[in-house]
Amino acid sequence: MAKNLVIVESPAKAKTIEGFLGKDFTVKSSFGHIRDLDKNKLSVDIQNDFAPQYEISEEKEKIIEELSKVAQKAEIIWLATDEDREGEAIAWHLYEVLELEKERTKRIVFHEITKKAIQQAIENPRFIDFNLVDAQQARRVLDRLVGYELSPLLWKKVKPALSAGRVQSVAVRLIVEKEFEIKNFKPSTYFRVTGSFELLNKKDDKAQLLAELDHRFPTKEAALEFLNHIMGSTYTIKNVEKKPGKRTPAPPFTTSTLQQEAARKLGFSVARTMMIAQQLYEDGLITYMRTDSVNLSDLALSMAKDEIIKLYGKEYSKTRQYTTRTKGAQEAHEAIRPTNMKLHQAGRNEAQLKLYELIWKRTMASQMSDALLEKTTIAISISKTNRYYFLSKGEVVIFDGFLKIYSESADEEKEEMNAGILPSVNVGEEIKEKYISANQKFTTPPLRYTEASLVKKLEELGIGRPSTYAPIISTIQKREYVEKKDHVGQEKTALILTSKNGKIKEESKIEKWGFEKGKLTPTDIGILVTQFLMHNFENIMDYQFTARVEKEFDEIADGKLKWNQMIQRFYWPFHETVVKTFETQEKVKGERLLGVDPASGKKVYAKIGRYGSIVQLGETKDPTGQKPRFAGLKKNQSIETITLEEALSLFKLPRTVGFYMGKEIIVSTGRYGPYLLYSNTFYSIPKDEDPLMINQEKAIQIIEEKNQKEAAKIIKTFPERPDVVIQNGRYGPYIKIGNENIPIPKKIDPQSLELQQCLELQKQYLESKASRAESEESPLTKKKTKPRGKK
DNA sequence: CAGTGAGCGAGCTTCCGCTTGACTT
Repeated sequence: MAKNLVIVESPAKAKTIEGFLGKDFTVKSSFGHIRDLDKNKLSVDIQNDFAPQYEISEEKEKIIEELSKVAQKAEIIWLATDEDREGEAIAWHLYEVLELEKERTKRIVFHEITKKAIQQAIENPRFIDFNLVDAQQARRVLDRLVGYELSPLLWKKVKPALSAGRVQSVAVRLIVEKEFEIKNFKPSTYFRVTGSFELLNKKDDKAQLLAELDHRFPTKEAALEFLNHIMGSTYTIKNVEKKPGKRTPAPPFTTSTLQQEAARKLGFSVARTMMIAQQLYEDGLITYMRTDSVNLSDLALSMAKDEIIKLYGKEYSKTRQYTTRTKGAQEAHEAIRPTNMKLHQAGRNEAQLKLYELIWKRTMASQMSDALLEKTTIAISISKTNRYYFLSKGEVVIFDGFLKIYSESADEEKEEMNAGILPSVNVGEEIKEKYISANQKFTTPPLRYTEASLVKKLEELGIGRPSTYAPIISTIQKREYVEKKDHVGQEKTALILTSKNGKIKEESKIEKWGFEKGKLTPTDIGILVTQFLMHNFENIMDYQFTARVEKEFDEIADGKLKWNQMIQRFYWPFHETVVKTFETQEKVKGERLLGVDPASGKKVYAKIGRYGSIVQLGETKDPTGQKPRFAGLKKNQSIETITLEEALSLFKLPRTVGFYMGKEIIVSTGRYGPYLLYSNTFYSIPKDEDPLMINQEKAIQIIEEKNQKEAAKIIKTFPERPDVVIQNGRYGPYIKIGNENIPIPKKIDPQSLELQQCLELQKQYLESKASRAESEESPLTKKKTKPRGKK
């Protein structure tokens, strides 16, 4: 057994480090935090100075056991968790849980995983920084108090199973406010004038000049007046201006910028980017993928330099060290970069290859020279006016520098007329008009957030951490506060006025306006909850709230403030508001009166029901005792925008569409969309079918198709026991007995199974399940913690 | 994953940040 035990957070990191240290060192990993507050209760003792009650979750038991075994035999335990608040806390929890003695515990930190950095760390140990630990405890307790007091308030006042928190509620607010900005946006229109000219002294294709007038006109009349006014003008080169320019590469990737670029360039979702990056990291191809630092190690800098010089030459190399300016960055790691810059391609599938290439290029580019440009502006004078000029702008790359391999993408494409090379012209030279045209344009509303642009915004506000960006996006969608949605926008008619050969021609063109695909859009419930929280908890919903508490966490870390004192100051006014809201706020329903149903004379409302947005026909408290009718909204409808007519058509369901083999077919719509009910079985209606339009023929087709698919799944049935069926499922063949599913071991051919064997397998399966459940109840485990992951 | 919605009342839901496999019908 080795004399030294080093504990880091990630197992992949442990593996790498073990190689750097001699055989006297064993390196193990804590797999992140080893204990936390029990998620089934508040676990903060408010009366006792907010003492947190920590608990080791079931999945961490094994890790602790293992670490404890090795720690007991080691002479020195090196706590090498990340150098930030969370890392310090993990070190402290390890110290406590493993019951380490101070004399044989050393705390070390390193920012990069190189032999040199680690040896240096070993030579400069310290002890646990309890102020930093306290800052983490304050962060943890604050988040728990906010989350676990606000969420129940929402269950009571809005809808069960909702949630609120310091981070997620502000993320939803951003999306809700963007939606209102767009809703309230009043587009204005303007006319942009462009001219196309020919050079008289040259006769090749390049003898053309495209230019834009340095003025835009607000109305069609003004544009027409101008076109008429300048008709018959001569055009002369007034001025040629050449200015040098340069472009500088973007810094290497952090989690947030990687997510943004992978979304823009590769179309990856934030979660997919992180999953693929994790795979690359585990294969040792890239450095750690959850980081807010743009720092590169000396080793990385020199590797990049060598590679750039080798590939492109000395003039392309420029060593740069970037500084992190992100709010609240903790810089426990390097930027995301390839571990070996000489490796130009890596990955085991296409997605990995693409992401690796992106990271390699970005890292290389960050160490390359600026691109040098020449910007040329040609001004053209108009003989019949001296108020305005036409300007032609061109940009030529003189030295490509980093642009040779990489240029960053933007969310919004700028509307500019930048030609590449402009023809050479002389001042005073006359040029010939081909045509002048005025194109109508509309100002566009702000763009809705994508996953990646939301991450960018959150990072700017200092809200959330690299490890939580992807989970935040998943949470706010799981709670149905926001959804990804396409927006068709509007079609607008844009005028084109073209002046050519002394005549003005008027044409029009249909333009799509406000069209967006797959953008984060608030739901009714998201809007309602945001308004509720804004009204009652303005402080927590403030975009600066996190920044303010972070400042106090820093003070705690500096030893200038006691953590429970900070929580004390925050908690009591907050808690009072929670109590007051519980007592005084009415339940929020978001009810909107749509009008009166002409058939029944009853009122129609849209509001939030227990399971989402609904429309209601009639009163809930009707004096005659009549009950109202309800119907759920369709996917693309919302309380805000639904019309009376649309609401009334929702009440047309359920209805009988016809009969099939003597039995009735009913069409209706439920929690998971429209369905057919036939012979006590549900049949989902395909998305592209309108449930109101479905006829008997179509319904029978849907029923038949599903029945055939079901039949194809069945491998074997037993006439004597109709409840026992052998089927093919997503995870291979299984036996269905009543409502129970029993997997069939791979070595058994499902076709060969007899009824008796099926029942035997069931018995075995239930026994092994029972014994597994028993082993879960180890004496150390208090509560079962569900593993995180898929739905 | 199941096909509701009032209102009653049982019992349930929930936070943010660190980190990976185990497990699905």
